Amino acid sequence: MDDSNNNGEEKTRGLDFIRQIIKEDLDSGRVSQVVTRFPPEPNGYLHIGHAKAFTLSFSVAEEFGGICRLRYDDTNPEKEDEEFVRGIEEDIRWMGFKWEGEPRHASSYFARFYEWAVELVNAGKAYVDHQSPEEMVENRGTPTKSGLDSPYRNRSVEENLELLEQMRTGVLDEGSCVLRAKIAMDHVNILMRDPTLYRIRKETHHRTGDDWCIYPMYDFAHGFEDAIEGVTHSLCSLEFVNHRPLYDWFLDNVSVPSRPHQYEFARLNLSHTIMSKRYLRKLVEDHHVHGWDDPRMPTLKGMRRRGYPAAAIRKFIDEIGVSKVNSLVDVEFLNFHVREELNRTAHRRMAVINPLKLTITNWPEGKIDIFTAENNPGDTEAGSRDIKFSGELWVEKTDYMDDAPRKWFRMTPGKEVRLKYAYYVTVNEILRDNSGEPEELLCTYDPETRGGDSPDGRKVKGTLHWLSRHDAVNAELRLFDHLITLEDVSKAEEGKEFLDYINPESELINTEAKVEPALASAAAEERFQFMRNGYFVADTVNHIPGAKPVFNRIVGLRDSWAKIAKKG
RNA sequence: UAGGACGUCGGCAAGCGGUAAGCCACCGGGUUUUGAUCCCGGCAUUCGCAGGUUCGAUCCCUGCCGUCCUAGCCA
Repeated sequence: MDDSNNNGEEKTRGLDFIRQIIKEDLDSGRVSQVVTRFPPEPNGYLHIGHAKAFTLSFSVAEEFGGICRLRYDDTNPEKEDEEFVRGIEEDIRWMGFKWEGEPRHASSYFARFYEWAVELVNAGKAYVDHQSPEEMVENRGTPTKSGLDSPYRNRSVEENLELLEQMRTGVLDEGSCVLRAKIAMDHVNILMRDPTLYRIRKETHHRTGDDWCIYPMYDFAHGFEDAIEGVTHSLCSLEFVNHRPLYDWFLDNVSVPSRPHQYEFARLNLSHTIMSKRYLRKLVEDHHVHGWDDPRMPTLKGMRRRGYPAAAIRKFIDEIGVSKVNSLVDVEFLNFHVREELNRTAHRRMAVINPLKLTITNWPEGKIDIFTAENNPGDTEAGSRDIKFSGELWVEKTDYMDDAPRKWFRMTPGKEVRLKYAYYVTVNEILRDNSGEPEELLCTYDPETRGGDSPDGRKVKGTLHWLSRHDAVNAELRLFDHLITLEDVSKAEEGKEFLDYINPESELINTEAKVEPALASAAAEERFQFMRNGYFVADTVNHIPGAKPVFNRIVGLRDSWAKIAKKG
């Protein structure tokens, strides 16, 4: 058989290890239907690292005919807020996923967790400990030194039951004691040295109110949550590998309705940014950025406002794959997918970021010419629009040089260039301000080149974008760069933290830009390619259609001239 | 001088005992009224290192080295 023909017998990437496990479980009949879950804690907004996680759980369920639920891991009343719940759901939907049924809440299982705690106490596998937090730390030992048994470790079942009841009903004070599992204080895995199951918190929970004075710890609760929901494959990140023995211990020592299993994969790290909720919160609270949806933030809210299409983020996540290797992905790989998506879908427009006057000296007084411009040269379906041309134009300041290098295709005295869709023009004279900076270029045009082609076959290398001064409109453009100058934030120098690497020029506001008149009425979140300048999106907050155009630069175009120029 | 996870091209990542996929980046060349897009070509005699088993090892075994995780009443 010849599989080298053009019938598309391409080699494809094998299944990642998670999908391999699931496939085996399905094939062997160990599970009949895949059930996954995405379990965010509602204490912040989702970032692209979370997106990798939920994309995995949702996709895997979809691919194998299973279901994926959304479950809030709201076991700690002091940090959680209903405010974030809406945001989380909106972000998941924006990414194109739908969870099965209503969102679940760990807090609605509190009663069952309690029963299981009682079950452990009855079995002599849990006890109430009155040691202070400091004593507990002291007696936990270290990685190389085993811990010491708590003096309260061998209380009677009856006493433990009574104390636990007092914890629950609020008789006992916050911090006075905790419920711990009785596993082994000399376990090599520190997490197994009698982990805490419940702590007393006399705080109002955003969903259960004041029903509870005790709240379960993550390790105690998480496996139970999965078991209650019939989760088959509980996916989480690598830092939970050490927790898996706990996950298993709780499920194996209590009568649970199903037996889920935990699998860990490497979380996403992106260059030039941070992916820790705590640090992102700091950026917001200390006003290093304007909010959770600041276009420089790696949050989904930020990326959305920045103009990143959800489809591009999905494609990116798909291509970085899933493995157990701690890695750092270059943000440029994300940007590549953003450009790829936008090149396909974004309509082209002209915009001048740094305007410079260009006046055609031989242009007929007051004449207006009209050209048809295609919306997307790669997509005829995208249609076209009319643009007006006159003898008084705006061009890009950076497209002119007094003394041009050899490979310069753009404007310099005496060099003929093409104005896209319009005419060939040649710079003859430069009017300057007091400091000698060009203020206006005086040019002549060749009427024979209307449409941008010369009948005599004369070629020009440079094609520039332009705007007619009579109908161009002012716009505010926001140009972004990496928030963090350091490629790998985990490699900060001694004594420095990520805040020391914040890029002071990560946001440049340009208020002198000019854009095509039609852009003034662009809808919020509408994306365009400003030819030769990059992809831009109408800002969702500050862009006012018909009144105040404000665009965010999503990402620049590939710029091979910049590379040539740098090499000299 | 603890336990665990992981080490394949500059960045991701396939490979699962039969002789190193793909993507990005990078380097050449072609097309182009965006120095964009698009197209073509190049880019690991080698899989952290050293031994061993085997006709044959990136895949198995042993030892070493390196990176990351773990001592919250956070998740």
